Amino acid sequence: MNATLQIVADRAGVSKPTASHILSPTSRRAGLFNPQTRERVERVARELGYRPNTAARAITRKRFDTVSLVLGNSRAWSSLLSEKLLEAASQALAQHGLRLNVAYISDEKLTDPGFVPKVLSELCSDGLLINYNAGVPKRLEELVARNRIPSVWINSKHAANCVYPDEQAAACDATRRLLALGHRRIVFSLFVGFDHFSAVDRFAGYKQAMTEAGLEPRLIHYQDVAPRQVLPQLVPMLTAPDAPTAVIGYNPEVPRTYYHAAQQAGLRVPQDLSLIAFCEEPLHEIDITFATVLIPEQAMGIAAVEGLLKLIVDPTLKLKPLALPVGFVEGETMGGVKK
Amino acid sequence: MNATLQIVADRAGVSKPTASHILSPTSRRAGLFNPQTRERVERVARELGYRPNTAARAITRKRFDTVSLVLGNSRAWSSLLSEKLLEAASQALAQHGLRLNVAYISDEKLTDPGFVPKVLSELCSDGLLINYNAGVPKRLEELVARNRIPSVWINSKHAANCVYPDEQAAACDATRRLLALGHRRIVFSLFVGFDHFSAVDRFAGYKQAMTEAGLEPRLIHYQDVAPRQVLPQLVPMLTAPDAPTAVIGYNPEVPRTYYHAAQQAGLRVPQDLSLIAFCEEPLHEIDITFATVLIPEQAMGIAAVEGLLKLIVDPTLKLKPLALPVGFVEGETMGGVKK
DNA sequence: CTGAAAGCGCTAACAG
DNA sequence: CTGTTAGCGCTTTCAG
Repeated sequence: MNATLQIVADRAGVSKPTASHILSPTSRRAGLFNPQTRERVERVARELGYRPNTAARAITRKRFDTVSLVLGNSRAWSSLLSEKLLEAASQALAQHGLRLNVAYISDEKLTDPGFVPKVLSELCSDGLLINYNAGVPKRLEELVARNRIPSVWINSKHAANCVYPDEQAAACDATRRLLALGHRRIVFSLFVGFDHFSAVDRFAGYKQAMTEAGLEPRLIHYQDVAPRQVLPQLVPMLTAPDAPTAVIGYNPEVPRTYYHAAQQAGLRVPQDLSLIAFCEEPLHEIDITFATVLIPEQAMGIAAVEGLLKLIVDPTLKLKPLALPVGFVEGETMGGVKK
Repeated sequence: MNATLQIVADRAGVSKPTASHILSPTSRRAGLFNPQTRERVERVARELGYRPNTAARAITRKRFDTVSLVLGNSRAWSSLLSEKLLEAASQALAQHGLRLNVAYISDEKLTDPGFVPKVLSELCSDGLLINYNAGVPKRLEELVARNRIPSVWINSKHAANCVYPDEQAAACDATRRLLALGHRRIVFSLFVGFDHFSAVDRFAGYKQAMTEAGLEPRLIHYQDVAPRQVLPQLVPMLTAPDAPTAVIGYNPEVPRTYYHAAQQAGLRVPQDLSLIAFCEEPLHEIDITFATVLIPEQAMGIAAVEGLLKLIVDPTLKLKPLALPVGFVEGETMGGVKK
C-alpha cells in the first residue's frame, strides 16, 4: 500500500491539512509555515515515498488536471496527427501541471446517433483538444456543444475556439516569392480532393497572388490518383510550350512527383522548374531539399493549449479563430526564370 | 454544475448504491434489479445528462483506469513513436475501459539524480507503457523499478516485461529470401550507429543466414553521414567487380539511397540490384515499391497493452520477453540473380 | 432485491 | 502559523 497524506502527517506530527499545504506546490499557502515543520514533513514524505493521489486531488479541487486530445480513427486522416503537435501540446500542458490523454473516436460509431464517446460521456478531463482535420463529423460538433466542455479545435476552422495555420497567407506569400523571381506560369497542383480547408485556402492564397499580379491562376488537379499514375501525364505537360515554370504542390507528394517528372523530361530543378512544397519540416529527397512552406505543428499545439487553458479558467469565453503564421525555407528548388 | 449520482438517485426515487450499480457496467450486480427500476434510473440519468466522475470512481475502486505512455523528448529518437502504435495501444486500452495518457520526459532533467518525472512521483495511472527506443536511461530503469508500478517496455529488450519485433528472425528471413533467389553477394548497410538493439539484431540475423549459407557477411556502414553524402561513394561501389547484387538496408533511407545510386550507376532494380527495406509500412518511392520487412507497430501496441493488463491484475508477474513476428512484402525490388 | 452507513485520499473554509 | 471540521462523488460492505 502507498503512503497517504494521513500517514505522512501522523509520522511528521502535524495535521493532514498542514502536510497537504506543504506538499502541494499549487497551494495558496505554499512558502509559508515554519521551516522546521516544512522540512520535517518533506523528509518524512520522501522517506515514505509519498505520492499524492491525483484522483483524490481532482475530486476536491473539482478539476482533473487533464486535457484530452480527441482524434478520429479514419485511416485516411489519422496520420495527420503530427508527433510534433502531440509533443508540443503535452509539454505545454505539463508546464501548467496538466496531463494529456488521447482519445480515439471510431468514425463508424460516431454516425450512430445513440453513441456518445466515452471521453464525452464521462467526467475525466478539463478540456478537449480536437484534432479532426478533415470532415469533422457534424455529430461530434453537436456532442461537444451539448457537453459544454472547454474545447479548442485544431487545424480546422470554426466560428470560435480554433487554431489553424494561416494557409492562405502562406500560399499567397509563396506565390509572390515566385513572382518576384520573374515567374509567370505558376501552377497550383494537388492529387487529392478539396476536402480539407487547407486545400481550399492554399489554392485561394495562390489565386489571390496571381490575380494581384494580373495573371490567370492555373490548377492541375488529379483527384485521388496515385502519384505513380500521374507521373506519365506530367512529363509531356512539363515540356509543352506553355509549360509552367513553377509548381506549388498541395502536399509533399506533389512536388516530389513533379521533381521526378522533371527528371524524366530532362528538365533541371530549379533552372527550368521551381517547386514549392507544404510540409511540417523542410521536405527533401535524397539529392535535393525542396523550398518548403513550414506548417507550424509545434506552434499550433502550443497555441491550442494556451487557448484551452484560458477557456478552462473562463468557459464562457469565445476565442477568436487563430490563424498561425507559417514559415518558409528556400531549399534548392527556387530559381529565377530564364528570359 | 453536473448531475451527480445522488441527484440521479433522488430523482429516480432510489438510493445512491442502487443507482450506482445500475449505471456502472462493471458492477458485479449488473444485470440484476427490477427492470422497471433499472429503466427509470437510466432514463433519469439520460435526462439529466449524468456523467460519472472518473476521479471519484478511481478513488474508491483504487485504480485509475488509466495507463501512461512514457516517451523521451530527445529529438533524434522521439520520432520513433509510430502513430500506429499510439492508436493501437489507445484503442486496445479503450476496449478494456482504460484511458491512455502520454507523458514526455525531458532527457536532460532525467540525468539529474534528484529529478523524478511527475508520472512517477504522482499516483495517476495503473501502469506504464515505456517507449524509450534507444539508449534507455539507466536512471529511468531504476526509477521505474523503485516505483513498482506495472510497466511494459516497448521496442527495447529487458529481462522481463518487454515487447519488441523479432528483428533478428526478420533479417534472417529476408536474407534467406535473397539467397533463395540465387544471390551470394548480399550486403547489410546502415548509415547510423548501432545504438538501438534493432541495428544489432538485424545485422545479427543477416549474419546468421549468410554464415549458414557458407558466405562471408559484408557490412557497409557509414556512421551518421547524410544519405546525400553517401551517394557519391555508393555509385562506384555498385559498379565494382565484386559489387553486391542485393542490399538489406537498416532503415528506410538506406534502400532509398541505394536506389538512387543504382540509377546514377545505370543499374536496374531489381534486375541488377535487389533491395530490402525495414519499415512499418511498404516503403515506396514515386516510381517503385520496395521489398519491405514490416515492423509490426500495431501488433506491438496491442501486445504491450495485453501484457500490461496482466501485470495490473498481478503485479508480481514477470512476463517473458515477447519477440513479435515480423511481416514481409515482396514489392518490386526483389529479383533473381543473373548467371 | 434494495438501502443505510462508512470511507477512499485529499483540500477548502474556518477557527484558534 | 497550525489544526479542526466538513465534505467532494462514488463504491462497497453489510443489514434489512
